[in-house]
Amino acid sequence: MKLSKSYEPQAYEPKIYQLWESAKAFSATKGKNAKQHFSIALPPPNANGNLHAGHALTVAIEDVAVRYHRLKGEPTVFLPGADHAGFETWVVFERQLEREGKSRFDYPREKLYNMVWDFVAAHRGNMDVQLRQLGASLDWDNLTFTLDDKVIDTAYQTFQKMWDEGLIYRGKRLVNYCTKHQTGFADIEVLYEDRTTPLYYMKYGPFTLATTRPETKFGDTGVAVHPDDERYKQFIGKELTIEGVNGPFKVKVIADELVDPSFGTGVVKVTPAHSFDDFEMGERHGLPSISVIDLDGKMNNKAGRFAGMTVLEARQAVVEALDKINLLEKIDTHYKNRVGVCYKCGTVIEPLLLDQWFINVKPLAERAVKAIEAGEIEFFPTNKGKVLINYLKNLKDWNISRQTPWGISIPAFQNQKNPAEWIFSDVKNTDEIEVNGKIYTRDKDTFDTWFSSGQWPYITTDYLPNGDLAKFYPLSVMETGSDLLFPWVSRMIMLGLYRTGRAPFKQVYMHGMVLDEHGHKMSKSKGNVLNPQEILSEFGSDATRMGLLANRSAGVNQAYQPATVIAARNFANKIWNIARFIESKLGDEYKNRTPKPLSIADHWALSRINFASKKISELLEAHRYAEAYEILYHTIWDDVADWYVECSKSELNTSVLAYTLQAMLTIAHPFAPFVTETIWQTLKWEDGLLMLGSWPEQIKTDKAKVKEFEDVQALVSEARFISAELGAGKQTLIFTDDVTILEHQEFIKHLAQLKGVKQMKQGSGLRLAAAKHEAWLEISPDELRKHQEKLQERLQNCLNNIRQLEARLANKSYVNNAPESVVSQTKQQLGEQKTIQARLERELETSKA
RNA sequence: GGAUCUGUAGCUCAGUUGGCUAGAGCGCCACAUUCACACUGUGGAGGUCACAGGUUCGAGUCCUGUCAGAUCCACCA
Repeated sequence: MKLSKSYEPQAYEPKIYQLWESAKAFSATKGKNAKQHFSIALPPPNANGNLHAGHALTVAIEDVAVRYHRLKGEPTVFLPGADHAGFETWVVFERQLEREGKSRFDYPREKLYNMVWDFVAAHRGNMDVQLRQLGASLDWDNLTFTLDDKVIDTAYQTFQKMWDEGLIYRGKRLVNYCTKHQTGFADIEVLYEDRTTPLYYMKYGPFTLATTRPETKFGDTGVAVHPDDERYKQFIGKELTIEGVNGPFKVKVIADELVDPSFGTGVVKVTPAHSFDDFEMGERHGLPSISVIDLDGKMNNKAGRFAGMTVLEARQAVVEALDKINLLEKIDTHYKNRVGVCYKCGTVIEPLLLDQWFINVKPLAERAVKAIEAGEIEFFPTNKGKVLINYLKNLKDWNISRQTPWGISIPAFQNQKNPAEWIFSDVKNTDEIEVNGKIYTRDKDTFDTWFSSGQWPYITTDYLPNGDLAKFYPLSVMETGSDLLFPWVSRMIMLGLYRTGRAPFKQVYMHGMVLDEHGHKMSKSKGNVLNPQEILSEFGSDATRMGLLANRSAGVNQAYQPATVIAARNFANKIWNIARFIESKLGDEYKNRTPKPLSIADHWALSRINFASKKISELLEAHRYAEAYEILYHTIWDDVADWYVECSKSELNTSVLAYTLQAMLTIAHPFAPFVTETIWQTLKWEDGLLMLGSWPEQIKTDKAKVKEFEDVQALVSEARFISAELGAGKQTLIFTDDVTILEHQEFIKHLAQLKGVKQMKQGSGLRLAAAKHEAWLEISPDELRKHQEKLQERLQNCLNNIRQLEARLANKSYVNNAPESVVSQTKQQLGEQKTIQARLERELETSKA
């Protein structure tokens, strides 16, 4: 097959992916090495979105790992998923309803659910197409959608188990509530903004106190001071009647550590129904809770004449009313605080009292901490484990109720006659059930997405029903972005341990964010979002993958660098052209043979492949992807292309050349699957798929010959260096009785770009300072004299090196304490430097003469 | 308030358990040119590893402190 001059990804990538897919190459492999399994589940992207740069990085890392382990012969599977993205999707859907002049309250729950389902189907994103473009070797037959029956079933079973074991409770608790989207959020989902909020000082019985929320005054049931605050000690425990804008009301004075005596006047009003701290204090001191704000964000009838106003309207009106009756003392307009807002619409989050389902996380979190501390899960980078432990130790009970209809409905049913009675039922398609003659209605809420996603590892591997993929649980690695450590990874660990008794994965690898080219976070509002599609179509899949991986380490946010993608594109092209050269040298009738190294170059080339194969293995297993890529890059570009391919032009050994090509394609395959498989398919003597091939074993090489080649390399480098320094066209190399140079003069001439190589009785011209081989460049005495200064400079350098090395060896502590290998290396270096010194000195003699 | 991370070449960043003269890509300078590749080859310049102490035969790497930047968690009445 004739290959075009440069690699054109677009021409091959779709065909190659098709080839893999139709060959069922993505199915879980059986593997030769059946002892060790390797499994990764792709963090499920939004089913109706497109991939962003972070997804591309995820795929790049995970697919490298997966393809590597597959080549290693381990039974391997890479499990795809798609996320219904409950809240995100819901927001988009509701916006459309709004445009049509409708609202969710116009439809029954089930109807609404079906409408969203259709909406999602009609707005399917390209994420599966894009995953294919990225070359992800996903087992598509085992894709899990987050609303699949098996997900719902598992979520229900887990809920029931917790219900039965008393880990689930229903409670009126303060919930972060968005009054626009009319749903509660977990603490972790609330976004905070720094704002300047007026701080109102008002008279409050015998006190003056400062508040940003005068409108919640109608819900006040207490007033709090610090227990040690001498100013107010006399009032503690008393019940006071307070003059208010709607007439007098009663509050109890309590003492609580939570109060900061230095803030404002050191007195704070307590509104348990609308502030998290106040709720806590209310619980501690037995204060009643009075809700004064409704779910729509308006004041309710507890606010008297302010009922029906929005919170902000009421605030204004209450302040004016306070002022009128001289209860307002002053307004501090410079007070800065942080306000929780909805991460979708920016509406201020109201803490509201709602009936919600909670999980008592304490036993789950404790178990997770124990598992992490015991090293059952390894973290990359390691500090993420510490951060997670810190988080788990301070975790509060988990509110799993959401008021978004697009999700898994909670399998709890309420007795219509007795609202306090709830029962569990796993029926799916009805909202009303009859049990023992009583009618129960389904809770209209849905599960927090993380409750079901948190069970992903054992759901996707069908572990609990013991399906075909069950042996792949626990997953080998959970690879995802750092931002998901708390919401997702923590949940998976807790729920995995709870349901299966085992940590759901052995390792956690967290990548940092892909920032824009200037190091800023990408965001839609800034308009700096990078579309991976554009990179893919311009540079190809392999370049995109390698470009994202390069120079990147675990957990660190890093800017997207077009230069690295370009470098990776060039690298793919280099691989392509090495293949073109080698295939042309092998000819059509070449039959696959085991490599038979003959020349020193053959032995050296094989040693480089051996090294790369081993080193890349080690690095990949340690999740050091960027370093593994760097080794690959330099082995192929420097060693194979720049040295061995060049040597092959004068000394050809087809068996080693063919092996080098195949081994090189194999070790490059995890990183650059498309170009390597494309080339592999052109090899006439191979009929399988490269992606199902096997990782190169170590080939025996002759160490002495490898060393001999390295010495020739040093000579060639020296000749090149001096040639460049002389800058006057090509030189002739002279040698006397050096067998190696005699034997390899063809490729020495070629590699060093010499005019010729001559053997003479006696050396003359410019003596080269290579340690192992003695040779001269043939130049006139005149030129040599001009070159004296440079020689002097180099001699000086050499002497400096010698001085340093000698000083090190003269140090007894160094010789005694440093490892033998380090010391002997130093000695060897000293020897080499001395040889060079001698040559340079003699050279200076002659040039002076 | 608590925690974590970062500071290395002009730019973006690698640099595992301390061990050669600190690396890569891009950029820069010089040279080469039909024989796999200009998405090329060869050579080169460029660094007080933020700063100050300490441990060590030896520190970019470990410890303490300082400065600068980022992120997360809690709280903000």
